[in-house]
Amino acid sequence: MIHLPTPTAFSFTETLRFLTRNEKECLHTVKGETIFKLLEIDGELVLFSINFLDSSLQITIHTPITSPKSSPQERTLFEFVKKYVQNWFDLEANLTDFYKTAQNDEILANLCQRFHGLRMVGMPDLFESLVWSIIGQQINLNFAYSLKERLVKNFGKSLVYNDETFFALPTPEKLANLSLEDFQPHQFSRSKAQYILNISRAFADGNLSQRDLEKLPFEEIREKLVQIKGVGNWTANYSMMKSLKNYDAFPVEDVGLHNAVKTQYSLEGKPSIVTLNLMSEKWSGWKGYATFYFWHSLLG
DNA sequence: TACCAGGATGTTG
DNA sequence: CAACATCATGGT
Repeated sequence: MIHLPTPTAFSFTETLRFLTRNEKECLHTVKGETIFKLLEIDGELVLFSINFLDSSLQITIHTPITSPKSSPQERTLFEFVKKYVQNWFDLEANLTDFYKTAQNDEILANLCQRFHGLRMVGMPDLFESLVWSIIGQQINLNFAYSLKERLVKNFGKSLVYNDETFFALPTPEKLANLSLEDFQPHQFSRSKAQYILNISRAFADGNLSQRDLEKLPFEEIREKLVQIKGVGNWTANYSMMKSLKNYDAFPVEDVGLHNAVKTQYSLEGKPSIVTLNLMSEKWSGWKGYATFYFWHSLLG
């Protein structure tokens, strides 16, 4: 059991609400108040679950640990999982600072009150956020979840535990060795399939790595990402906010954001990119976080 | 039926 | 450089 204290401003309820927003989600499972996640780490499957108790996240690893008890290897795995959850639920962000910034904008401040303690539910794995955002390009979320489900269940590894099957994201290496034809029966457009192959090969070949990327300043990261065919401004910023802790990354082209802003500000129509860029100046430093809060408002 | 979905790219004028 | 077509399907 791993014990992970949470900061004062942390809402497990809102986190769960986000995690259960779509029934087709297959990269994590929520059973009651318990979250299950399967990861493939260095070729090995690791299943763990998370509970919230006494202001702490309690993490339990369910797959057998091959290394001896209290060995360095075991400690490394524990540290990895702990770090993963810390990143996933963004426990280290300074929410107070975000809330202070939000005071510049009455509407956003209101959302901050409604969702107090909501931290960005991210994707600790950059490859995952890139794959997911490419899948999500241009199509509605429901269809995007269908495509993701097919990708994961057809090409990813799985594990059965207590009569339940859990799924892990296919590795870059696995996807890199596929061809366009492998995607066709699953109703990926050719371009979408090609884009996924592009990033998979970039990761598999070592041309792109999260470790190298996260050392770079904001604009250099964005430029590196946009160089990959299939990754535009929206995708790059989405991944930067969800995986690289760039809280000011701003996917201004996002249709969900447009709809949320239209509703929250009671606008006649959806805001233009120019308008939205102007509006976002009030959220400066936290544009990505503001975006996440606006998305959350779409859940009702 | 037409139009829009958590866009990006290639082509055309 | 801006406007437009294309993608592949589900929802409204």
